[in-house]
Amino acid sequence: MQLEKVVAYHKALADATRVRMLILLADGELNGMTLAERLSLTPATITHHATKLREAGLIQERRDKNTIYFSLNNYLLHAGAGAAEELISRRHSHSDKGGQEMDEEGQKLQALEQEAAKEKFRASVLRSFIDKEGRLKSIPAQFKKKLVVLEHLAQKLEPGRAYPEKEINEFIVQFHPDFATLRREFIMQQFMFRQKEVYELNPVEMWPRWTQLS
Amino acid sequence: MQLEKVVAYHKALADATRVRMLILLADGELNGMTLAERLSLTPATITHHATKLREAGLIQERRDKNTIYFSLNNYLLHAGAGAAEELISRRHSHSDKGGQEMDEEGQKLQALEQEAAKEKFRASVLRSFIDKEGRLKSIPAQFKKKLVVLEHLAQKLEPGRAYPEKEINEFIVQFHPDFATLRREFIMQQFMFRQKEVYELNPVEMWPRWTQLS
DNA sequence: CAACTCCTTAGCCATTTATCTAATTAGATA
DNA sequence: TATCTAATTAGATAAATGGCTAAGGAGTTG
Repeated sequence: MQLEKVVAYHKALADATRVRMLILLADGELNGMTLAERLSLTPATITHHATKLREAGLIQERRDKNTIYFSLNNYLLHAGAGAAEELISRRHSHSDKGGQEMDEEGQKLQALEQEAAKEKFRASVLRSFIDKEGRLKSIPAQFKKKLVVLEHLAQKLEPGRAYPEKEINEFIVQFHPDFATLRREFIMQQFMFRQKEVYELNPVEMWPRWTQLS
Repeated sequence: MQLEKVVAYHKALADATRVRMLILLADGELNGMTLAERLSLTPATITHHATKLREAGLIQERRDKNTIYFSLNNYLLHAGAGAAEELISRRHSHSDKGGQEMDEEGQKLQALEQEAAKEKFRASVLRSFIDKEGRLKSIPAQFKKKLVVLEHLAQKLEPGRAYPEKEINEFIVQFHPDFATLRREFIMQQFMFRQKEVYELNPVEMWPRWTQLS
């Protein structure tokens, strides 16, 4: 029952304090004490909320000496690579004409949630199509899901390296027997290009962005 | 502080019972008693949750004699007009090979949330750019927001009716003084077409779909 | 190892909330 | 009008949750 996970995710965002934390983190990582100050809460309370955000996969943390820095989950920030990223990430210009467009905060939230939704879709598709051994259970029929899976596999290839057809086939067979179809898909969907008999990964910028489909 | 609204929205989805209700409703409208039975809860409890879902704008209701039918918010269903709609709406084929693709439930949720996210974006943009009198405060610079606003205005025009340039100008001026720019945008963004000096609304299918932009 | 810093855990309290039962309202129908 | 049906409201209760304080790590630095 992955209903649980959905509910858990929304529970994580169903508290003003936690959302405020995310908004603060959208400007860059912060340590616990700072968060506590900014929100006028005790460090204990921050820990409490950080735990929930972490469980929902929304934040990450790293330790530097005694200090623990919290930040938004990397995937949420980099997965989209879309316009949303601009909104969320690192902007320090808090000076505007203070008029209408004042709800920058809302925009960030917007973006945050869009990213989270995408990531959840991605996770859900991979859960459905990839088994524990990492093998592809089947090739998704739905276009968007297919892209998710292809992207997933493409990420395992070395950028810049030239793969002879034989190697590509071997690579694919690790995950699915139908190497011919998948190899063709890699080309058709622009994950790779082919020169003579040699395959090479396209730069990530050329990969299709399933996040932009309905 | 529209943080409140965001939190309220997530609170609405932060309960398993409510999410189950939405899943049930995704197959079509249901009345309170039926929901109560299906979920093994009392009618009172259904009312309780329905109230929250309604406040979050996720469901609608209509009355027929003594019975009140709940359904997913129309906008959520029709706004997208995208693939998401397929997923959500009315599917009665619950027979599959029961294997991997078993989490249809998850897919619906997925879709639901995507739609809700879009609608929230739309609402947020309109809140920013439309004043209480319904006038346009300014023309959004961001493309996606601009589309939202144009769509909003275009909806107020009569489909199939031919508007002489003079009338279009008058129409637009009701909302914003810069009728020239907006009129041009309507054409450029394919909301309308022009024959000679006469403007007419394009069929909705031709309108741009901002929901598909990152 | 002693002292310091930052974070987490444990335990407590107040508030919110999911659910129920029982009483009430809204509307249809006889 | 009396009665029936479906939904809502009121009130109670138990559970979950946000916040605090105080004590306990974990890791650094003298």
